[in-house]
Amino acid sequence: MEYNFKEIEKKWQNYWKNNSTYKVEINKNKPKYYVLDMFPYPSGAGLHVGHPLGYIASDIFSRYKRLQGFNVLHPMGYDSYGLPAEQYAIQTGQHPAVTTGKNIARYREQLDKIGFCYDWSREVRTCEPNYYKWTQWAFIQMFNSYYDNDQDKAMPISNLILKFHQSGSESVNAVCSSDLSFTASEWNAMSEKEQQNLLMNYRIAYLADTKVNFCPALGCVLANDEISEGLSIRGGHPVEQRVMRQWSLRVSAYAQRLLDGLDRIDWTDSLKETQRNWIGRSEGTEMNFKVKDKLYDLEIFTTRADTIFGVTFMVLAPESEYVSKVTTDAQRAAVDEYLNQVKRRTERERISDRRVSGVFTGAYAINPVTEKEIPIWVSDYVLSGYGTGAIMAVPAHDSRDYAFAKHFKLPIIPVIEGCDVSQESFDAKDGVMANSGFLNGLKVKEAIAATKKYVKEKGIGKVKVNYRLRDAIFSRQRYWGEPFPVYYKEGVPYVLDESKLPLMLPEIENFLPTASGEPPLGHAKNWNTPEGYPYELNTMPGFAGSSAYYLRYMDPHNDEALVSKEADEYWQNVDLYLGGTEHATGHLIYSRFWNKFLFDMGVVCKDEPFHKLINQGMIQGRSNFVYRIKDTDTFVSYNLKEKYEVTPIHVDVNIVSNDILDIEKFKNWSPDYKSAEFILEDGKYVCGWAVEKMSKSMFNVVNPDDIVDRYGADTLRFYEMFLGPLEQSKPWDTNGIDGVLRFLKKLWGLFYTRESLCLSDEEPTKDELKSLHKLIKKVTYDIENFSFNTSVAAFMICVNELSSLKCNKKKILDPLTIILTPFAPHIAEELYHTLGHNTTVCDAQWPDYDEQYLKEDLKKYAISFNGKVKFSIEFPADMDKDEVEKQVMANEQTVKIMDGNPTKKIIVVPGKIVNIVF
RNA sequence: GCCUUGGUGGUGGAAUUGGUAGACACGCAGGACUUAAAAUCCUGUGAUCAUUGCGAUCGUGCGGGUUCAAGUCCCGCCCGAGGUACCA
Repeated sequence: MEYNFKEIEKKWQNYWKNNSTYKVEINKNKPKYYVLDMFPYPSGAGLHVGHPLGYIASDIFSRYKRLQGFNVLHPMGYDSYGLPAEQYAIQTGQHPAVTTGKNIARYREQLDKIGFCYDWSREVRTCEPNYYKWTQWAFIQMFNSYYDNDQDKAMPISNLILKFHQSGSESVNAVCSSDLSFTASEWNAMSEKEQQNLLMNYRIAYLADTKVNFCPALGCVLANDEISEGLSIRGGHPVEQRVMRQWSLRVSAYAQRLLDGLDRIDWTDSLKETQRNWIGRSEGTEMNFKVKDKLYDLEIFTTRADTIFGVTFMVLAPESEYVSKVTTDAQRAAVDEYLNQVKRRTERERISDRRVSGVFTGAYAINPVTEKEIPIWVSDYVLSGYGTGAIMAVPAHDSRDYAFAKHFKLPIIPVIEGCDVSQESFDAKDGVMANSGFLNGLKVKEAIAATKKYVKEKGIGKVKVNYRLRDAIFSRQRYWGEPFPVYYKEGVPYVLDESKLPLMLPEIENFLPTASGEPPLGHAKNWNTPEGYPYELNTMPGFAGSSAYYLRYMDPHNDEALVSKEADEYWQNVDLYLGGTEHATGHLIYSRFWNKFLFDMGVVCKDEPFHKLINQGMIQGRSNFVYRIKDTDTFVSYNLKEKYEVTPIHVDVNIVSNDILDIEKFKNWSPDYKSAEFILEDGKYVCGWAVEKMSKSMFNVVNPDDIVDRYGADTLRFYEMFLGPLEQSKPWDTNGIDGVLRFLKKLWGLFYTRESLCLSDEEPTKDELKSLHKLIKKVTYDIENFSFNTSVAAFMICVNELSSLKCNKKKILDPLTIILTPFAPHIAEELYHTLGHNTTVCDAQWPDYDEQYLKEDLKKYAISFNGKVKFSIEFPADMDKDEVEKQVMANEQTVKIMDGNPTKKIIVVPGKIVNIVF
């Protein structure tokens, strides 16, 4: 009987569906395990063969854990708000909800074919009101919270109001947008509006004028992680800087906790390092420099307080509020001209153009330590958002300051002994101080500490920790996103009462901004509260819906809470999270922040959402090329192309097999090639190839549906794992897949002869048991270590061995079938039933291996001379070192190789190798 | 520039603590079965030399080092991929 994957896969997919095999409920008698895939954005292109890689891996792990006796939560859903559907709506008038629905249906159809064990009853879609209700709910909680530094957690804003009422700002140690100081009576005298505006400085979700990345082509603000090299990731449009009134989330308040949390989670070092860099903690000093002839100070931030004697000028960011204050009348025109010039430049221009630019303000500052006068400049190499937006420039020891000083011919004073700054600055943080007054002779580290102490004592500054991590801008001038549960009363924002949620996204017909430049929601009719107060016109960004979806899966239909106490306490957090590295600085930061906030609220019991995280590598495409001889209609085969002048042309990989072109299909592929002619080698047209990104334009996209159709889902699953280590990027090459199908056929052949089933109840032999237990040991180890590719090889070896042993014993095939289940569930289920079981193999028990079957009686020793292996001998496994040595030395071949030379040394590694040095 | 990765046959890759490099597949070559093809099965397959057999030498990006022994450890380079970018 033949292995008929089509029939088998259909049969068991129906069985699993009809029996709700993958439905999971809280079961306190079993330990829980939560396996999560990063949910996809359902794009119009559907899945290609690269997408399921991580899903297959997590599916294997889920099934394995279930076989081990865990109650496994393994859900799936869709990140279904987003730009592409809306862009498509603008172009075609098709409502984003319609396109999104269609794309989801297509994704589901593709996913179902692969045989995943998702509990689809828990599916979430971020664009559905019963889901985004809880996104809006979380926003309201953030609006109603502030970050208390003393308690190091988010607290209700009502606490803060009470404190202000009683004792003003003095009793409060909270994270705040600006330095505020007021008394209780001042607070109590404020109008409602004034109080609300003041509270905005404290709220975790707050409204403020922010410098944003605005993309005119998309008509929308973008987050830093939605931009690459000054272009939007979606669409590649230029991005510019603008100041806009935006909602933001005070992620920066959590910077230290986000950093500390990394030490407690099981992520790769590389990913942790990326997040550490993104958070960018730096310990430094804030120092005040007096401005000459003025009553105020300039506040700067530096991590190199030790170089204070090397400061030769100051630089302000163009956006700094100090600029207009310090600029002298004589320099005002020049400064204004420079500011205009900077404003006009887009983000992209600033990145690509690294020329030094700047202007002198005419003002001087006074070095608080040396009392020397130094000029104050403005330049865009100083960032307004970092530190105080002002720096002390030490050209001798900072390459940016150095370039600036050279360009404007400003003095450079080295303050580290023996360094040469004639060609470049000396940035390294080591050496001994010189030219530095009381710091002379100290090492850099000591000097930093000494300066900090000095500055503190003299009251000219304070020790300060700075983070690069910024607050997340949370408004998007878009339609297809969560509406804010916010309305405005006399321009002051208020959040809706929780009972009014969800605030439903209204229907509109035109998805473009309004004539007055307002976001698309400006077109919505009656977009206001029943009392007539207008609702917020912006919507939330993509990361809003994806920041807590893992919690919703625990309790997806709960109408009373994001997640019930019971569900949260049972499922706790994600044990294993699988997804791409591209979310390192976006989703994976936002989620951690969001979760920590909910933890502070007491909504969730774990402060880190994802315990272990694995990044699957990207599947690259493998493109094929044909070579057209220039100015002709003739194509020349790969190995003959050097003789001609040729143009390589991408050809659809689906009409190429093992790099041999199907000429007929090629002629029909495009009308241009109808009359093409070919120069062949050995009667074949051989194509060239290259590894590139998998994309339509390269004609190298392989659809999993086609693979499932031709080879079956089990073969696809096995082959994706066989391609290489999960975490590594690797090209997809359909060519190797035959080997996997052959393996499954061979496995089938252990059960069936050509005509019929042939199983035996006989007791297995020693060799058969050894083969099986070797496999159980290897596969168990490999799955625990996410080394699925080597498991596949182990399966092949075992089946090859059992085939040559002609093994058809149930006692071997039964456990084999069970450990096969995670990888190839359909064939495993079929064979499991064939073996006489009538319940699903998913609920079988993972077999343990038994060391006694793995013991070897004989060990093969490699016999080497001066490190070079010459031959091998088998000895009993329990033979001791001395005996091995004796036997080896007595060996005829040894004597021959030694040729009478005296031995210097003999090393015997038990069970492995003998090395004779002479 | 910085951070993170990776570099092993024609290809994808294996080698868990330093212990016979190239497992397992693909591809290729030869053979069996077949009227023929497909499918299947068997044999060979790192390179060079030798080939009558034994073999010999070189081989894990490059150059050094540690060690009885290095793909694996240490030092210094080169190249590819991904991320990040004036973060003071």
